[in-house]
Amino acid sequence: MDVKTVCLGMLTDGPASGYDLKKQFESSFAHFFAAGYGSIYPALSSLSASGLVECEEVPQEGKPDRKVYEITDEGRQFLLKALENPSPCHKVRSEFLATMCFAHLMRPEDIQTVINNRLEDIARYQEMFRQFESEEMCDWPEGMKFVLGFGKAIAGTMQTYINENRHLLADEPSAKVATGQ
Amino acid sequence: MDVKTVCLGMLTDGPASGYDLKKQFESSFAHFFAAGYGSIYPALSSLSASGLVECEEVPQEGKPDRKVYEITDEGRQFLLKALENPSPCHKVRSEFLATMCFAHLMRPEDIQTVINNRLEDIARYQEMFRQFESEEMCDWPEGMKFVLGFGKAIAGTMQTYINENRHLLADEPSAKVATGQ
DNA sequence: ACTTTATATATCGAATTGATATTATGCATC
DNA sequence: GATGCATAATATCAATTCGATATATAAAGT
Repeated sequence: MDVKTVCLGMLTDGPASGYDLKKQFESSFAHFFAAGYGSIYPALSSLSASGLVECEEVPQEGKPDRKVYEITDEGRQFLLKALENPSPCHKVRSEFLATMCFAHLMRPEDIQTVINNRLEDIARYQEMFRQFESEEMCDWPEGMKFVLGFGKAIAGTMQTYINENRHLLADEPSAKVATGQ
Repeated sequence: MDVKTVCLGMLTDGPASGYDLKKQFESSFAHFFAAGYGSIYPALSSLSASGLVECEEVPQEGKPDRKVYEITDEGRQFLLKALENPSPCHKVRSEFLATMCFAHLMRPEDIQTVINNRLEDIARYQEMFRQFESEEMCDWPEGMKFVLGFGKAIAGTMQTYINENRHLLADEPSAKVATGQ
């Protein structure tokens, strides 16, 4: 399941441009599948070349033509086949955790900064989840609700874990001594 | 913080070969920063070319020479600079969640299979975390313990969330009707 | 006897990232 | 009335990373 396939999936919801898809990658998909223009536009070109989507160019004034893509029957078939993969993976690439692995090489104040920034990032996601819940979520398919709930649950756990364990990393010597005996 | 920098960090623990580092990427780092030979060997070559590590070739019988890399003072300085990034990112790329977004296009039995496989994967991680806790963890730096605890907490949340919400995706029609009235 | 696992390196095409470029409108702000 | 920023929209490119494959041997399990 690469960017191409996810774009194809998004297009089952109706025709859209690369720009439209990017907005979806930045909002509802952001917490588990981010993609930039450098992935999206080549993906759409390739899908178009394989006949899995069709492109209609809509002229506009002042702006570049809008290229609106629509999934074809062949594209739908291809997507269904792709969804049959019984073991889709779930990968994390965390520079944050990698940094924390080497916390013993860092200055305590820098550790604190990194942690605070991470907490802010998490808070931003939580705000987003809250917004989704209050607005548009009613007409989303169940799968989408499941995925959003998943993200929300993980964000909550990360927040709690970091708050409850940050002292392990940035222990003032006094605290260490006090706990030691 | 790319693969190069993480390799450099791992080498602060003592000299090691690419093969050794790969084992670490497969065990204690697997849940948040996986890397394959295709990334590790070029990373070590590049680090060597920049003088951030030094390479000693150790001849062996039957097997290729072991190339043991050791971090240099310049490498240590470079690592400390890299660790000063105040906002290291934390990214997820989940083909599992992407698949679940399109669950309404899938057959219920396929959804079940995907979920069961994901739960097995999580269980494998949990087994790994348990092993780490019982064995070697005592002499790890605090940062490493923090990171392992983080992974364990996330795995637990994923497991619970999936078990408590899988019915949303694979509702037999009967259950739906029963709940509906 | 056969197959898998472990030791060890290396490479290559394909996919992805992150940054940058282009062009135009509209909306604040100074 | 000018300057700058956000939004709309596409596109490209170098650098990085992924996943698979190749090579070679020994040990250990079936």
